Amino acid sequence: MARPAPMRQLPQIAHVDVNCFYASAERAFNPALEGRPVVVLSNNDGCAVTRSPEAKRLGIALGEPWFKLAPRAREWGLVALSSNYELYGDISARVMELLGRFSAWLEVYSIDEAFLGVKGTPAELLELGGQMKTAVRRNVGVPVCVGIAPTKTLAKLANKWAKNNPAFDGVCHWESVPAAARERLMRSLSVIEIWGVATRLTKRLNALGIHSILDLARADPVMIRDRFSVVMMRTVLELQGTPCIPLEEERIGRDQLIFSRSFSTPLTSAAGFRQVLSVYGQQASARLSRHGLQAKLLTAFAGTSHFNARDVSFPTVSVVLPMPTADPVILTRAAHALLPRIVDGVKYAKAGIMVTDLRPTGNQAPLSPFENPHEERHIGSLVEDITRRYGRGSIGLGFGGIRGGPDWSMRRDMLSPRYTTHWDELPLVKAA
DNA sequence: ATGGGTCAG
DNA sequence: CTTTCTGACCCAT
Repeated sequence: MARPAPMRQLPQIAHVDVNCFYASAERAFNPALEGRPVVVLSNNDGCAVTRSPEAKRLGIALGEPWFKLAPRAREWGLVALSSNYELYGDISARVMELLGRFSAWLEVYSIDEAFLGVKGTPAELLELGGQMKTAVRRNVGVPVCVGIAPTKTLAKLANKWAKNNPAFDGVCHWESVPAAARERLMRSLSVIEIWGVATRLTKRLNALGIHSILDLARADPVMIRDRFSVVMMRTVLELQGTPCIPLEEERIGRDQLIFSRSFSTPLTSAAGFRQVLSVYGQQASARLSRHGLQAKLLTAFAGTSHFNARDVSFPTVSVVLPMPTADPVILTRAAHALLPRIVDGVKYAKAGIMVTDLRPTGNQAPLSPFENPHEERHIGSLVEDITRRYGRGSIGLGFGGIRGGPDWSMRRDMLSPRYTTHWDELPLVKAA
């Protein structure tokens, strides 16, 4: 007698992401923020990049400039905070570590999102999603939603559904939802809601009569490949339930590193740039060594504000380095090649350097004519060590090491403490 | 190869 | 007064 056919348990993808991550991370350490409208601002306190649900309800848009919000903040009871990347990075690591206990098959997709490979019956998957949500909330203190589906694209869609429909209570298992309801959802949403489709592609799809997600799901994959790309074809197949985007291994090594920042006040002289480029050169050096990488090419660039119609200048220069290196002295000197291109008196709003053609630091000693005198003496790691012990700005190479001078550094007037990464900023708990 | 275009978070 | 910043990838040239 045949046993009952085992229920097919194809692997599925769980997509987990933290609700308005930056604001939630702030709340985890400052309960007074609970229930209040909170926004976290971009670099230089420029605009709102994360809004708590209460802030969204006030009609505050993503990207809204802080100078427009500030006058009404008091009236609204709005709390604005500068980006505290140290805090967010640490909270993120805790969330990911916790999720890793639910599946060894974990892809950390961004600071606040992860994909996990999971298996089980629909009931088990729903249960698992609920456990993830509860565990992260209880152990790290931030709220997450979970979407579970046969493909990454559908898992992201399920997650979004869970976020926007309280009936799911934060967890949506795609295939547990009746087909008619799924179809209704896909018919009601524009293709722009799909992962990988933004304004440009939406316009092009619309021109072909493809408006809703359902339209796209029913499109011919081959036609889509011919008119768009293999990437868009994968999206179509994934919407149809065929996995095309695998879970990725942790990316080891990068193709490029970029250091770029807008200034809190515009820079107008080559002298100021000399200092900025020195700092970037040293930061690039530190990050390269941390990743065990050396660069062969450095590009330095600067730019005026797009809001400034009078001055338009976007100088850029590329320098082939004499050898693959992470040496701060060499990188800084190369970055300084931009200086002659800086037009005096023009108001520059940002500058940056990019190192490319990266390769792992070899353990083979260079031939003597190519030896690098600074690396030889470990100046890079010495600078890093002192920076770590005495703070940024306490030491630096040449013009990068001077405290004070023109104030081009990032503006962060409303920064919360680094609750979890600095002893003197730990929160105090009082047991009454 | 590489620079422009597009997207994500 | 602003539209983050950083990184990846496709595609046309």
